Amino acid sequence: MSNSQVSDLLRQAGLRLTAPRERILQSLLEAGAPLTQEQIAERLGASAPNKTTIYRTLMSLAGKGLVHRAYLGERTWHFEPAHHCSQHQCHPHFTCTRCRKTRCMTQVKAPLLALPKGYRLERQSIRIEGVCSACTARK
Amino acid sequence: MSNSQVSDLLRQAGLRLTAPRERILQSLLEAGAPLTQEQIAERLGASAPNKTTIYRTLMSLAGKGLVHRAYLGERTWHFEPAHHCSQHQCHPHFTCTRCRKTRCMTQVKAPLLALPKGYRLERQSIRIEGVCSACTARK
DNA sequence: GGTATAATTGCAACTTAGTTGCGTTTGTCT
DNA sequence: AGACAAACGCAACTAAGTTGCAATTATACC
Repeated sequence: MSNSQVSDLLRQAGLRLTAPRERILQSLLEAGAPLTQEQIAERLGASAPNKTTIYRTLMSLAGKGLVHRAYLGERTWHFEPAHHCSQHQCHPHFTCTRCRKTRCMTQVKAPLLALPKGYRLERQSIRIEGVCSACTARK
Repeated sequence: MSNSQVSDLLRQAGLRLTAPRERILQSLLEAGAPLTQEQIAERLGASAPNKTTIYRTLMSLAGKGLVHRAYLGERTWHFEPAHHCSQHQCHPHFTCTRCRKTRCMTQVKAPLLALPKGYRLERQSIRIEGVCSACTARK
C-alpha cells in the first residue's frame, strides 16, 4: 500500500499525520500476520519509534478501528490491520503447535453464532490451534 | 462436585493428591466462569497456596487435560475445568463490553471450521464480545 | 510563512503477571 | 516406617505493558 494511501487512512480516521503512525500502520499493512510491538520495532529497525510510542500508536489506531488486537493466547498482544475484517468478525487465526507460526485464515468463512435471547454480538473471533500444511508435509 | 470426586479426577490423571491441587481444582469446578490465578487465590482466602504453586498447579492440570486456558484477550490468563469440553473445542466465551463479565456459552453450539488441505485442526476456540442480557435489560 | 495550542513523542521509572532457583516438605510405593 | 521423587513456598527475577512529565511537532488560524 502506497504511502499516500496510508496517510489517507490516518486522515480519514481523524488522526494527525506523524512519522511513527505512518510507519507503524504501514508495517502492519505489509505484514501478512499479526505483529507484536517488538516485531514492529524490529521491522522498523534502528530508527523505530520508542516502545511507548508504538504501544500508544497501536492503541489509538485500534480506537479508530484501523487496527485490531488479535488474541493469540500468548502473553503478548498482537495487532493487525482491520481492513479485511467485516463489522462483526475478522478471519480466524491459525497457530501451528509445531512451528508456532500464526497465519490469518482469510479464506476460511465462519458463520456468526446465534446467541441466546437478550445477547447482542458485537465481535466474534476464532482461534485455531493445529498443525499447518508445512509441518504436516515435513512429517 | 464432592471432594472424593475431585480426588478421583486427580488420581485418574496420574497426579499426586495434594491439598493445593484439590482446592484449586475444586474452586474451578465450583466457579461457573474462567478464573485467574488471583481470583482463585481470593476464593481460597487467607490459607490459599502460594501464587507460584497456583500457577504450577494450573499448568500441571492443564498438561493432563483437566483444565483449559481460556484466552479472553486481557493480559491475564484464565483457567476453567475441561469437563464440559469436547476433544476439539470447548464452548464459546462471551464477554460483555459493558459489565466486563465473561460467561461460558455452553448452550451455543459451534461447528468446527473446515481448514484448507494439509491443515489439521487440534483445537478451536471462539470468543465473542457484545452486550449481555442483563446489560441489555438495564438499557 | 509565522505563531499559538493541543496532540504526540521519548525517556525513565514503575506496575503487573508470570517464572526460576533452591531448600524444605509431603505423597506414594514398598 | 523409610526412601525417594514430586510438589511446595519463598524470594528474587523477567517480560510486557503503563504512567508522568518535559520536549517536540502537526494543525488551525491569521
